[in-house]
Amino acid sequence: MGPVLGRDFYARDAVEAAPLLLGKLLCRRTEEGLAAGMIVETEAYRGPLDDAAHSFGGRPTERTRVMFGPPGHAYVFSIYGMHSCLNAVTGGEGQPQAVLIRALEPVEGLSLMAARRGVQDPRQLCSGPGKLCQALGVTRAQNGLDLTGEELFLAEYRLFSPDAVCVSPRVNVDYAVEYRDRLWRFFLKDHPCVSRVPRRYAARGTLE
DNA sequence: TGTCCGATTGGT
DNA sequence: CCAATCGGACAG
Repeated sequence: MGPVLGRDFYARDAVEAAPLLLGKLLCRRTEEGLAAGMIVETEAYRGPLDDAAHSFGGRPTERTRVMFGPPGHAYVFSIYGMHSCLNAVTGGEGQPQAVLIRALEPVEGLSLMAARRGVQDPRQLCSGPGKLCQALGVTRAQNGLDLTGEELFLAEYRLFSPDAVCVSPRVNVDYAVEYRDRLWRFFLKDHPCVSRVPRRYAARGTLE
């Protein structure tokens, strides 16, 4: 594992940070042990103007207040009454942006993940935002955690060329109008742990 | 206080 | 395709 990402990494636009997070190692330390996985899929949520984002409109609420704080903290929310989703807060203070971590390739603590998930297949351990939170033991109790701390942090791990990165519209944001079709989902091409293959996507290198 | 619903998942 | 299951956002 390379150096742990510092505060300055997160102090940038979510759309810039999201693809940079691919290949980073997400690490979770608990009493049960260490569990970690390489990030293979992310989505950017850009803030007040992004009508798919929880921070749309720019007013903090009970749920979203950590997004309005300094970057490099965990924004964890619960969804459908039974799953959690983990974001890394990005942007400057007062800029309520975040990157949703959508899928990992399990790297460390596979048996711990399997016990938490109740499945064995490595491809089923972290191939979705709710799955990876369950595998890592992340719940709303970790909302607001400093990602430069010891319990939950990111570290340098692998580098990928732009050719290996694909983009697509974000998943399940049909409620959004203006920003629904933005290509703000980023994932590693042909990686078996990506949550699901979208209908429309492109290699990022072909767009730029 | 009451109602509505989701940045998901797993099973039909 | 559909149900599970509940905290929070928001209307009143």
